[in-house]
Amino acid sequence: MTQQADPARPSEMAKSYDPRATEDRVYRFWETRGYFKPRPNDARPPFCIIMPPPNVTGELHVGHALTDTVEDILIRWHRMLGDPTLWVPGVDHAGIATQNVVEKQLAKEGLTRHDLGREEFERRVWQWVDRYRPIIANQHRRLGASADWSSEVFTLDETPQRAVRTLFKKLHDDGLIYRGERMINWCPRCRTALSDLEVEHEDQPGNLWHIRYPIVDGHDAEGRPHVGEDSMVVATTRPETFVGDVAVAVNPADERYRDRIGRTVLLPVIQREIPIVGDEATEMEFGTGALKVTPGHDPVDFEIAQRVGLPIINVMNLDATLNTEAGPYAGMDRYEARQVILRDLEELGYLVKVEPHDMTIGVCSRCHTVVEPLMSWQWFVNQRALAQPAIDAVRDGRITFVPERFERIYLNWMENIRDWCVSRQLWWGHRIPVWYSADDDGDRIAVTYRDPAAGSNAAPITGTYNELRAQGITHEQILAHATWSGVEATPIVAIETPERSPSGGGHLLQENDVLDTWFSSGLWPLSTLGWPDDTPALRTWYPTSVMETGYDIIFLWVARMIMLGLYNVGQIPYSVVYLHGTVRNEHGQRMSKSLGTGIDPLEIVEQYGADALRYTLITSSGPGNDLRLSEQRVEAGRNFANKLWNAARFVISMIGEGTVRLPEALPPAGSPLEDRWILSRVEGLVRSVDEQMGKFELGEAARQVYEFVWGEFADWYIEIAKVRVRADVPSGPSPLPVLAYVLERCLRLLHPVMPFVTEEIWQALAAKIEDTEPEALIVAPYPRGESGYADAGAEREMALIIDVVRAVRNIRAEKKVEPARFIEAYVAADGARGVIEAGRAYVETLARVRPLHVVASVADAPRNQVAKAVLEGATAVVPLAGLFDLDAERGRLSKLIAEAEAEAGRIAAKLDNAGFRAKAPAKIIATEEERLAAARTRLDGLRATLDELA
RNA sequence: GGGCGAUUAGCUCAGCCGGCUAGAGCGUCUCGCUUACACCGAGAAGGUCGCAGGUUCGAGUCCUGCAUCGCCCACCA
Repeated sequence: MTQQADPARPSEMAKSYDPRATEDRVYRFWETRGYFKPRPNDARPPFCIIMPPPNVTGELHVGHALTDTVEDILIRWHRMLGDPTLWVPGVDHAGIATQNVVEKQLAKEGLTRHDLGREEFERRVWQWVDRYRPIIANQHRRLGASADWSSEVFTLDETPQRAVRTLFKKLHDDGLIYRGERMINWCPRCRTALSDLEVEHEDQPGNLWHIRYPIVDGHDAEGRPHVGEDSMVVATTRPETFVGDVAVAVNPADERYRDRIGRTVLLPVIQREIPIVGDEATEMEFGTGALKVTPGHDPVDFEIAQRVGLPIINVMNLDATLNTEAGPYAGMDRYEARQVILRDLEELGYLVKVEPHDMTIGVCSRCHTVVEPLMSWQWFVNQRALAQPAIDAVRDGRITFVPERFERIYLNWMENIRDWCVSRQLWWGHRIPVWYSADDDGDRIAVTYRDPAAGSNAAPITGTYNELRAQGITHEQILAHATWSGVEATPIVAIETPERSPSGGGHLLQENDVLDTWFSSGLWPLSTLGWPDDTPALRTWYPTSVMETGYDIIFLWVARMIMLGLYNVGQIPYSVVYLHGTVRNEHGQRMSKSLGTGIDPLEIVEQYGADALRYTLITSSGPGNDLRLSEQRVEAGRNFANKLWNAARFVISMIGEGTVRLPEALPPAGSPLEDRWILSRVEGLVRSVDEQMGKFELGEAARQVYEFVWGEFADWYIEIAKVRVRADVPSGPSPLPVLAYVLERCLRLLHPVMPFVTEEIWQALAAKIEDTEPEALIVAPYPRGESGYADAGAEREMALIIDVVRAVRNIRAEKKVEPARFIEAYVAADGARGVIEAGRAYVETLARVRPLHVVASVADAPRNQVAKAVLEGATAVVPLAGLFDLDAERGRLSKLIAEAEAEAGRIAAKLDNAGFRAKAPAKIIATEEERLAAARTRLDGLRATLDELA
């Protein structure tokens, strides 16, 4: 690659890192070079992540940025480890959510989807999709996501469509999907059934109304009931449903009501006679102990009705207005009806009491409308049969969760799983692959036909298919302008859209409903890789490696992928489920567009750079925990990128026009202490990062690199290197190879977290290094700790030099020595004289000491008007002359002595404890003994110093 | 009603198998434009790790109970 043609190589390094001048260019460099595509490597296991597909509903929010960050870190890490690595991006059609946003858009034009008709409406939604898909993909790119864009999938693409139909057919053939009339959650605003998981529960203050139902004491000649004084009082939170009551239930064990079981009551207003029944589900302590049974609108009541054998009355229309069963209340909205009914009951003397009662109500997770439980014909998937293998897979450890605790949550849900209502009365989504034959079942298909010429207010024509045809309405007109229900007809289930029914008829009506979005999502690890076809991709990448997503969709998504993966191909979809938390804003609020509490990730990228955002997201919290995104932290991330940039700028400018050769072998024993030290430290860092990454402790790994780069490499090694390259220092080996080597290691370690700045620097640095192996950092091997540079002795010795520098600096600051002024100092270090002597030049420069006297013992240093710092292995003595303040020095020493005494006392107490000596590991005891000795030495030194002051 | 998580410096959080003299960033204070970086450097102050018990030689870390906040699950109308 030539220098001019290389889009990733900056011509010169600016004074500070500018993400805006870098990120797009570097991303294009990676993408055009094809680095995001998997590279074959037989020696390594494949690594694959299927990206959770964001909804096409709009732009990405910070939660997606967290997903991208975590996944991209894992992907980049594995790519650098040499694994064949694939990250599959995708987008979700998000049935109900997308339909809602497009309907909202239509509403602004004064239109409903019914004004457009199904086909035209779908066209509108596709326009929306076409607009947002590229926006979303571009946002991923801005965040640095190294996904293989050539493999991007949309949930309504051809293959996922076929996957959905294939699964549906298989479930149907196995008897695991069925059509039935069940009690479901109905959203009156979205006008569709919902699964249990799409209902959110909210606590709300409400009332418990006590209503009196008179007991029937006889009938007249025509059989009309007659009531007396006696009555039953029921307690309810939903008085408006009394029109649908079919019984009053009491607990059979309830002495108060036992003898009333078998009698009947008369519903006020409605004048319907209903029985008093006994059922154990009735709580004696609650309310009056008598329960009005409304099986059409309450799941508990429904079960009672099933047990006792009661009819079911549906009193509600699909828009939550009362229907004709409600008599005088027909046509009223449910809440309006509540008020009117309460007023009537009160006027008629049937309302006995009202008491406040808090309750939990279900609301639609998409629009927050109160959900209505009602009986409805829907398609259901039997979950029990699918659940067992999915339970086993987690129990036996084939699938593990990070963090572990989510395993129990998953299992608990799986073990109590209930059937899944999968049909949705929407227009946007995977249409259920079921057809009805009008030729064979024309009398059993109920059709509602809206004549487009008649205007939208005209009443629809209803009847069976055959009846409508008899009225001259054509099959094509029905297809275009009608809805139908084939609950009594025979379903024809097929993968390919059938042309004819089994009996040969050509008039087919496909099921109106679409499938729950999560039905196709549950197939995602399979359908993205080509299933139901047996593709090379499927064989290579399935089962995938890690499923990384938010813990909030364990049931909605993760559980279903596991069930369906095992059901379809008998294999788990992935072996690790890594769950991240919810991103909140600085005030701990959930991100919400409607509340205006959302944060646009691209605005942060624009201002601080993608690397800063990524670093912040990954270090702000641990796996599974929520995090608050604060701008200050992003700023810190930005500063870190800049720090790295400038450290690199220094190294590169030092190399100048020439090039440098990296150290090839262990540093020889004679090489400078600081070289052996930093090489040992970087080796330790590499090992630790490797370990943390392996445990999915990505944030901890990033923090460790940060600490190293800033606190050790920049603060100490670079500062020392400056001294070394200056002319006034005795000549020795150049620090350049070590500088370049350590920087290069850091860039590799950090690349998964901060890909842009590291690649940009690396390209510049690589040009200065002889025999650079890979052509880009993104594909450079990730360090794993095999350099052999570990050197505990060097680390100990260097720690002493750092201690001495710090001690002198501390004294200088406390005594207010002018920063620029050089002062004389002594270091007494009997055993470590050589070490200090070797580091003399660094201590002198870094602590601004000149001259530095290295002596054997404190006795060889001045005693009067000096400040002393007693360190482990050395004592620093700083003569202060005019700056010396006896009282202040006494105070300073007394405080240090007190601290040292406390510490020595604590350790001594521990060591004196017989139990500790008997039971603690020898290594710990030895450490404690060393620490005690050190503390005592320090204490002695400090005491002696104080005594001398007297 | 059941379960889970959080509670550590003024703020936001680390502290992963118990050995800590409890860390970081931001903020605060005192200095300093020293030719990589003021998106910086040097130094400092600041915490009885929510409360109460317990296990242990040793507990921020494990156990029990409680409190506060948050979340999830759940058919008491």
